[in-house]
Amino acid sequence: MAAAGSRRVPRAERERQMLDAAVATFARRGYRAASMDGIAEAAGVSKPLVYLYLNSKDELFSACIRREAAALTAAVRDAVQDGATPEVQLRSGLLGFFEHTAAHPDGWTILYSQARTVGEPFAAEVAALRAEIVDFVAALIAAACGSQEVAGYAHALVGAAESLAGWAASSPSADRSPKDLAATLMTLAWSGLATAVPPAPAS
Amino acid sequence: MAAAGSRRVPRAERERQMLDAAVATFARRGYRAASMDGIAEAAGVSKPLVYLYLNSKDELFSACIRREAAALTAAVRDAVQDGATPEVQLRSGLLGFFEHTAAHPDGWTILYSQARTVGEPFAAEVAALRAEIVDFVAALIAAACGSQEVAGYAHALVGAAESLAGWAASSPSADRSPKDLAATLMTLAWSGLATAVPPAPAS
Amino acid sequence: MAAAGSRRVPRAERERQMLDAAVATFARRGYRAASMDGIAEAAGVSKPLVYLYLNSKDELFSACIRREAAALTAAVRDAVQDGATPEVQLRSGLLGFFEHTAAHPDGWTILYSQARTVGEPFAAEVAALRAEIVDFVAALIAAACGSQEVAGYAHALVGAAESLAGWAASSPSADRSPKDLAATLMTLAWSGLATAVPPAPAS
Amino acid sequence: MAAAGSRRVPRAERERQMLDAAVATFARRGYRAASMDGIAEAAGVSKPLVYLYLNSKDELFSACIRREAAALTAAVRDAVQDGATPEVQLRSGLLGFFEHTAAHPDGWTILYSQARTVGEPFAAEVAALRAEIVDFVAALIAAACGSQEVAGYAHALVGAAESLAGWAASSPSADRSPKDLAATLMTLAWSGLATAVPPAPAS
DNA sequence: TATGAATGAGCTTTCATTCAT
DNA sequence: CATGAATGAAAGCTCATTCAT
Repeated sequence: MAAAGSRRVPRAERERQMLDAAVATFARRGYRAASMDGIAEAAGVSKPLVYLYLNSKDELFSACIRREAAALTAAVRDAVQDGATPEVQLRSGLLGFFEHTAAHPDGWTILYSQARTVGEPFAAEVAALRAEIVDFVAALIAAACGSQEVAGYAHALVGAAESLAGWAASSPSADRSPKDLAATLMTLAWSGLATAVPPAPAS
Repeated sequence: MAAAGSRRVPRAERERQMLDAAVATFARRGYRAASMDGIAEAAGVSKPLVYLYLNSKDELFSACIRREAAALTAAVRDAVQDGATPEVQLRSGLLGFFEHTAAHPDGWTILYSQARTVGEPFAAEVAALRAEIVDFVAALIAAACGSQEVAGYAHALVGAAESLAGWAASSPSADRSPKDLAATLMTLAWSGLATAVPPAPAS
Repeated sequence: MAAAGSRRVPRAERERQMLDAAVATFARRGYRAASMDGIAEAAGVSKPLVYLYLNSKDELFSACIRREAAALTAAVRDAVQDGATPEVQLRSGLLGFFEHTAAHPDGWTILYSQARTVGEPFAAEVAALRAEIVDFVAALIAAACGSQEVAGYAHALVGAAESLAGWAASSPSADRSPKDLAATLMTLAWSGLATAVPPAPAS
Repeated sequence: MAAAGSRRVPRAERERQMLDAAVATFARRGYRAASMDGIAEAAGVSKPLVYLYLNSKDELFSACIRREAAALTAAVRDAVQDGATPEVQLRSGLLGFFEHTAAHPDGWTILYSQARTVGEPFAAEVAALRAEIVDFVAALIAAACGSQEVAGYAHALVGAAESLAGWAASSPSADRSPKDLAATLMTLAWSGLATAVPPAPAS
């Protein structure tokens, strides 16, 4: 598991190696059960070096969360087609989400499962990220349907997406490609919402 | 905090006290961060007694999971009206789910957040419970719509329900009563599914 | 070194054993260089037991200081003859001091050498003890001589006593008994060298 | 805090910077608590350079002790007026001692407090220095009084001087100038309290 | 002359777990 | 039925020290 650690690596790269190892370890064992010894070994360095660069277990975990959160939001943001209709934006955003979580399962595990259970500093960080996503989805729904009572639908949609991402990760198969997942969720949601929240007055 | 532990309590009662304390502690601190000292103190008994009755931290946590899982499934099962249409069954099942999770937030936290992150023996236990629920939902969808491609929809629905339960727990307000949550989800899902998966021709 | 630790000792006695071992270890190695492992071994118990009873290295050291300070002040207080003249009180107090420091060199080392160098919580504790003694001596001098400018003399006397105690401890010999030390210091202080050691005849 | 470390400083100058930083750090934190990192940073150089010049923490501390001890003995020696009477020599030596310790409190702390508590190599070094001073004082007393039983008085005098130096350092005020301290101690020692502070009524 | 990169060893502290009563 | 006394093992963190440049 330990990377064939070539000696004398510049700091930036070493830090990346350490974060990679930490994300993998935290994802597999959880925050508390993961040991700094284990992370250092997985990174192919000695423990003091991890402390020299990342300061503490808390800060290391926080750095992992921030990196993975930034990567996930960037992936979704990049996937969304800016000028498109809300429906297309939501579909492409979901596609980006499913593609990123499939490509980075450890990062997704940290954000979705681990960070929420550790306690305040981290749970709040991740809750804020999730709230941002929920708000984004809510805005898309509101734009499409002209209703204000969309918070519940947004929360439901986000939860459904999380569940599907976990499903695909737990037992990957051909018909659970990101594209399929996005299609399933769009079908379920968009047609449901169309009936549920009838378009504004004009109709 | 410690329950007014009167001496000489019969075993069944003591075990219930311990499980109550353990569920609360595990929910608030997580499996690893919860200490047997803390649980014993919260239960109002000495630590060796916890070991005498529950044998180990692992078994104690497992007992918590089994008790809370049984309570949750019983609540849902009792809520479902047996002879009704799939739609009514699903709606009443969701109502039971939301009512139980709102009434037992610690139990829900253990099942949904903590048990999944601890590692193998427990994650599998909870995954089995969840799979059962997903299958139940899938069966209802299939019964209603006559399609076989329902696994994705079932996973999405369950995830949406989990998300709504967490939403209600995190910031309770008037318009997030179990009944409202169930209505929101039924609206989103059932109308969506109606369009997505057209009813079998015969019906 | 480890006491032949009979198993299952009541808490009060174990705590005394631990404090004995800690005082000896702190005196010989200093606060920082002393390890909790070493102290536990010297006490004939395992390290967790030391933490269970004394909580932390800081609190352990603090408990040592308090015990030794109390013992020293009690020894001096008991030695002083209450109704006597200031001179007799000072002489008997010094005798008590020299006897106690000679009988408990480790305690004296902790108070005089170690506690002052560790840093604020402890240095202040010991400084307060010393100030008390200085004030007591100052009061005796003032009572005997009717002067107010006695603080300097009191500090000098206390420092002289500390030095003599260290001298006796570092190289004990027959003519450095507590009684001799007290006599030397009383002579110096009460009569001055000029009187005590009459100048050589020729001069 | 870090000296404005201009590059390419000659070795002697750099070593002085390092010793200055080390003396200050050792005085404030103690030998064990002071870290080589902290000393290097305080000196404005990198840690390897400290090792290149001073070899190890032990040697660095030893160099500090030797420098400060040499400075103190030089200050006292220079203050003593060579041809004068023992009494004048002692008074001027004390004046030099109090002036030097007041001017170099960190150096004094290292010699008086820290070096004695660290353990053998250093304690012995400082003990030798102190023995030298005690012998010098003893010789003066013997020369003045013609007695051989002066070791106790010399130890008492040195301890009194140390105490007064610490008193002046801990709470400096107008009437604790080096000159005042020397006067107080000379009065006490040379005439004794009885003579120095004549009883109130009779006078 | 001077430093960024790196580590072996040791420290304090905590925890699950077990006897003896 | 119930507990005070006790510990092996491991975790987070720090430090003196070195090497390659």
